[in-house]
Amino acid sequence: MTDREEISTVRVRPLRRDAERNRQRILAAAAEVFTEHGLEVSLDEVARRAGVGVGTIYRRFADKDELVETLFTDRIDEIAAMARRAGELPDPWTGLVTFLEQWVCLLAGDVGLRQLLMFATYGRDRISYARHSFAPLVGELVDRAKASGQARADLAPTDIPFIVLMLSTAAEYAHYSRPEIWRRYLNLMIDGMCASRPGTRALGVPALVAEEMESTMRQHSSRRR
Amino acid sequence: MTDREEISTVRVRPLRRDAERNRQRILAAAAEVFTEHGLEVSLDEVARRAGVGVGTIYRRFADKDELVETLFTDRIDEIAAMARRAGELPDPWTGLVTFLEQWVCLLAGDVGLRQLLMFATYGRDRISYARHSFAPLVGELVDRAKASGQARADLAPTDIPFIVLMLSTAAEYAHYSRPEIWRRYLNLMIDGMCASRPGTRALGVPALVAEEMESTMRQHSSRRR
Amino acid sequence: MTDREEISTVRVRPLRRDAERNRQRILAAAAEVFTEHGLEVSLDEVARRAGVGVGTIYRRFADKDELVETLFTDRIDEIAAMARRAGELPDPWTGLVTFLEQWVCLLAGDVGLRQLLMFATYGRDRISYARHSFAPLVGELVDRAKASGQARADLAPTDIPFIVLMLSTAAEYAHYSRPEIWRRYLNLMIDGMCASRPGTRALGVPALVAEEMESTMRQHSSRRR
Amino acid sequence: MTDREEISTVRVRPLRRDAERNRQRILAAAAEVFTEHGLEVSLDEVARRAGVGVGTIYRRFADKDELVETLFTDRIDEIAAMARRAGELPDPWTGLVTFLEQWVCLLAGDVGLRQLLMFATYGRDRISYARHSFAPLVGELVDRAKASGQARADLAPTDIPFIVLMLSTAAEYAHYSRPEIWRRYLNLMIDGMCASRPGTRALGVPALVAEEMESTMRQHSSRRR
DNA sequence: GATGAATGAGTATTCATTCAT
DNA sequence: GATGAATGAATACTCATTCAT
Repeated sequence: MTDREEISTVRVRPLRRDAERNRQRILAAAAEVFTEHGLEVSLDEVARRAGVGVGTIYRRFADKDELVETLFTDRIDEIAAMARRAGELPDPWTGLVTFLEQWVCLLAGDVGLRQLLMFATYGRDRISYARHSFAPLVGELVDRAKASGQARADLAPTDIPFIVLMLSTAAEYAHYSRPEIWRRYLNLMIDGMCASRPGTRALGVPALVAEEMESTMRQHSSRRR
Repeated sequence: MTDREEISTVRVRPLRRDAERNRQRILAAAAEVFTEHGLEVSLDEVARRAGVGVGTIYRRFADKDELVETLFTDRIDEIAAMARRAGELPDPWTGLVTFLEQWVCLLAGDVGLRQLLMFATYGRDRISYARHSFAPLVGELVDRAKASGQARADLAPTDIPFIVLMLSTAAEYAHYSRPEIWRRYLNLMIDGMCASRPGTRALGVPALVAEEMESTMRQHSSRRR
Repeated sequence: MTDREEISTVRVRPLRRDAERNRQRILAAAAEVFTEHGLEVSLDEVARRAGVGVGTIYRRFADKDELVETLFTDRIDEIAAMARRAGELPDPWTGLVTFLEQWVCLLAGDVGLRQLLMFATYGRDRISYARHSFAPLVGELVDRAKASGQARADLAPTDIPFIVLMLSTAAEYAHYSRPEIWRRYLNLMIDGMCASRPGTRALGVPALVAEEMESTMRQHSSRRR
Repeated sequence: MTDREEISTVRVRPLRRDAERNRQRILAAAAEVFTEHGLEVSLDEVARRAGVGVGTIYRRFADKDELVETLFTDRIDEIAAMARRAGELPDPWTGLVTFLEQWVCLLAGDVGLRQLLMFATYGRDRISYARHSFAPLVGELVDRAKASGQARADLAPTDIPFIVLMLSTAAEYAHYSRPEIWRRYLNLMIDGMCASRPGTRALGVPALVAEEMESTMRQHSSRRR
């Protein structure tokens, strides 16, 4: 087993202490600039901020995509954690709404994470994998809210990421003028999501099923760069 | 008055036949790639697709911005026209909803047009002017729908472009898998927008006033993604 | 004898009236912009100002060089005329000084003409020919001034164009701040040029002879563009 | 303190051996072409001659201006050094004349350096600073020569750069035919500059004061030839 | 292991010149 | 004869990625 294989598949030995420190520095610097300025920031800039040479980045990460992937896998895992915690709230509707809010909150102002979710150009398999991880959790939140009669019956699990995407777009758009504006539209959405009241419109188009959502995310790969 | 004369303010005579053909080829090629892949596509690529030299593009258009401008001014004017027609519908609510639907429909799948509306980076005066032109029209549609008691009282004119932005984001996202999915969320939104029914939530954050919307659009100028 | 030959060698028939008018317009426009902004101005710009198509310029002039050549041949002829008139002044020294002053005056502020004299890049044979035409006249002015005992004995005819070049350089340099400054250095030069007084230094390096001056002018051809 | 450290203000460690070698190659290639052909030579051409990729130039120098700056700062500093040394010569007149000669000698045949002094277009702060640095030194040389009664009373400090400009123009002009011809005109000038003798002409136009000289240099910024 | 030097294709834009209309 | 449309090589500068030190 060569050193390369360790890197690209599963590492068996832990990194040397200094190597690990550099890896963390890189991740921290990348997190900072990608969050603030988006994924177009050059790796030279990331290296500069991390206080390492750009070669060091390439030693730890095969390419820019892998760095992005690694970086955001954690954040996507964090989304799953939020979903889990929301699922433990006693009231199903509160759980769903809380999760929605927290997710958008995470994306609002995280330019890089939004780009990653919108444009699968960056990041690859592991992102896809991480995205999988919370899909069932979201499904559960939605199902519970529907079962309790609080969410409208035609709400689907895949609606949630779409709604988050939409709200975070509004957030980014108003980032410098009214960063909280997305809450206005979250409330609007929630009014639309809650159980049928007289006059509620049919949603018309069926939601995507999980597999479609998956492939939709992938199809953005051909864009950009 | 021909279409050509409208576009170039100083030109008095129509272009020569071959020049006009090339101009149309350029516009067609640009429309295609900007619509499909966004405004980052290079002019070399546009020229290649149009089957002309890049210099030919620069003969007809001062720079990339002007090409973009020329290409999209019509589409933005079309939005104003849609708003006007919607305002003439007998039912105010139908007018508002119809306009929303048409606007999103125009943006769905037009990557370039969305970028142009989101990022003032591209395009210049005429685009900016065109953007202005429909703001009051939208205001009227909203006001009428509220006056008729059909739209919720706290809906604001600037909510409309935000909603369109959000829906078109969903549309773009699902462009290759379910291009019509935005209609689902349009219906959801409409349910949220209609007049208060028992249990309606306050929107919490106030909407942007027109001037804020204006400056918000401008603040994206430095981005370019 | 083809039409081409007429153009490139000696035209036998006069131009049609309208063609001649266009030719004059082109020359006038070119004179204006080359004088004001130098020879880098594009032919499109010249054509625009002349109110003709750029193709018309190429119909009358083989290329940019020929236009420049034609344009400045006249001005160089004008220098010869000035030399002739100066030669008719009763006092030889006054004649020489007057000529110097007029020549510099012509060049000061004529950016194009200076470029042409400094950088033989532009313009070709006919310029060279025109330059020839006044060399003997200048020689005579210098000789007379020396013969009268007013100019220093080691002053040479080829010193004059060098002095003019130098003074016009000063003129161009101070064009926007003190356009007349060259007169200051003209006076300084004249003090240096006048007949030996006690303490006059030998000039050390011999002046160029006429043929050297000729080839010097040509050697600038390899520069620029 | 190495030469390298002087040049790049932030760099603490010397460049790697290979990098330094390339840097020197770039500087050598640039020096050669800028000196011979002027500052319009493209960086692609410089890179080609240096045997490196154009990116390598941009790794060492932020842009073309910085390369030019780096290249010519030393030469401009050398002028100040020459002025200083000339000021230490016992005879004031000899000091002034020596300085004049050395300065022109430096510029003669260095097309790039002349452009840099004539057109503030190229180079930036450090060049501008360097230009400043020798103005007072020149002033002193002139003042001493006047005080000693050797230079004419109406000679001004700003006359010196003008004279240098003029002489170096002559030098450049005769570069390939008689590169030393400028010495002839230097001697002529010196005869004009020395203290009034019977019949000396008034200079007529007042010299520029230091501030005017300054702004004159700046006004060439928009040219670029 | 770490560094940062080197690469070169890619971007928007200009202009002398040719040639179809 | 006149027009102006078309061309494309050239310019300064960027950045993901590779590889010598």
